[in-house]
Amino acid sequence: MIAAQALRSNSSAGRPAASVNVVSMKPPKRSRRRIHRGESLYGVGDPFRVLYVVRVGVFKSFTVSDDGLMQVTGFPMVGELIGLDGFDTGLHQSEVVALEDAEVFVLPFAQCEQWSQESIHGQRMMLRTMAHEIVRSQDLMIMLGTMRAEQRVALFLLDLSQRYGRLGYSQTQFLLRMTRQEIGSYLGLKLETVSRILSHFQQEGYLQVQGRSISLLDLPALGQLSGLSPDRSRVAPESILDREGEFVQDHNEALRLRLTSGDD
Amino acid sequence: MIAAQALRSNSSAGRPAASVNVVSMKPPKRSRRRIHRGESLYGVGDPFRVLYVVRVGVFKSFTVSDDGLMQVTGFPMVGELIGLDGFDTGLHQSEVVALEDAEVFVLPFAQCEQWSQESIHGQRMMLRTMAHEIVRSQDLMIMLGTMRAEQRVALFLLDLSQRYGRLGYSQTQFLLRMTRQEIGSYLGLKLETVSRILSHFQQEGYLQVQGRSISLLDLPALGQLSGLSPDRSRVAPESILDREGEFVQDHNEALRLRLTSGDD
DNA sequence: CGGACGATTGAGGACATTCAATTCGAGTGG
DNA sequence: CCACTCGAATTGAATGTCCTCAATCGTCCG
Repeated sequence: MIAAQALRSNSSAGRPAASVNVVSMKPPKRSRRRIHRGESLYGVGDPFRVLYVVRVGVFKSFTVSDDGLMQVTGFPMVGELIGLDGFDTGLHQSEVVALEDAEVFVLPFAQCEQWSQESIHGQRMMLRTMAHEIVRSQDLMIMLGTMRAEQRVALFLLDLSQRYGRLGYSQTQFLLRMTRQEIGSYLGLKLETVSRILSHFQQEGYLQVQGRSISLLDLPALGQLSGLSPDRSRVAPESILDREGEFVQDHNEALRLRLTSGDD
Repeated sequence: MIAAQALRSNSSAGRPAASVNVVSMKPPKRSRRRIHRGESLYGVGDPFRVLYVVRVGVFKSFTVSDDGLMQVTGFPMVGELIGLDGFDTGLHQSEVVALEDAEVFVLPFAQCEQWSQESIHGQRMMLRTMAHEIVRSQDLMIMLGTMRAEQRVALFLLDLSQRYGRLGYSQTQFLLRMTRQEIGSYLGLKLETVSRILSHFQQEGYLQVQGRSISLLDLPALGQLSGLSPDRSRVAPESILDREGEFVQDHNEALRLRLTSGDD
């Protein structure tokens, strides 16, 4: 009954590099790229050549429909993958902008394909990463399709909380890197609605908000509002890259087990 | 300028296996499965072992949230792939039900992985199919997040029209295999709203509707309402399976052409 | 300090939902 | 063959949620 956890984080990140061991013959380090606040990683129609993994910072990805409407599709954070939207057609279908000064690993897609060919593990990482993106989209669709404004905002906050937590930051206090409008676009709401609901939550004592800084005071209450079951915390797949920017080569027992014997 | 660079690099990559032709030893035919109207292909929580490709019929896929709310995520038709939602976690995240008597190819996922390993073409098919699913989700998200009811319904009808057309059926006359409620769920609307809008469209002369049978009378008008630019037709990737249920091994200049010169 | 952008808050209105009453259609059994 | 039933679809009226418009305030940066 999981489904309703509408915001499975697209994160991975945060893994202690314990069991990771990198191949003997090291390929060159992935190149990095610095992005300034407000700068664009790529835009709609740009040719697809590389994937990115966030190293520092928070981004927003969004699409623009034919008639100019904008829809934010995600807020990729540290450890998360960016760029898959270009693979299908060879041209990027969305735009990605840094919400703060940031840095990414740059992965020529050809390398990913090669990696995927050379190792079963690499193949699974690639496929799984993409599959995860599909599931994440479905969750977002549930939210946009069936939930009310309060529920959406609560869910959004809890998702952020979880992701920050996984990165080792506070789960209850953080800065929103995005504007109300961007939040609204992501949630299918108008910025005023988002603002109103945040104020309302504050009035109820669920949280404290001042501009971009948020402090969650009553996680259980928010959880209840969001309508998700307390237990579940679906784990995102580990990142394709380790902290050094190398492909994660390790053969994770857990993963293999689940995939091969995998029925429950 | 296109995906080309990244995608084209097949030749000397990891595999000496020539460019194609692992075909010589043909694997056995894919098994098939018949599904009766209303029957379920799989449910939430079922273990993920196989993928399906629709051979006959129309399905609906949907997720159920903790509180019982349903969100339809798609209406897979002939030639389309079903089941990827289970790959990420190893358990299916959604349920798929036949809206009419149907038949599917059953593909053990292990075979897909193998196929993906053996041929560069297979790998690309797999990845591209998944990438396409991601893009499709994003489109749906735009719809759910930013569009008004009329726009959604118009878009839905045009999408159906296009898909039926591609299958060789009439683009302007077809039977809706799903109820108003299911359409509504898919579009993030209530069934009454869908019904009202269809009636309204009929009143305006855009279409004729009687129960499940629809006849589109003014495609341009619907296109305008939907907010699509006139040319815009997002092309789905060819199916993973051919009509016989065999993996599509190569053939085609078509794909390569599109990938290499594909932008313009 | 001033300007620009983001955020808050209020009032009124639009659009979709909810509730409710029929109608239609297919399938069943007398 | 015709009533009967059940689910689906249509349509109306009232309600509610969220949006639009607008004014104000706050904050960040020049």
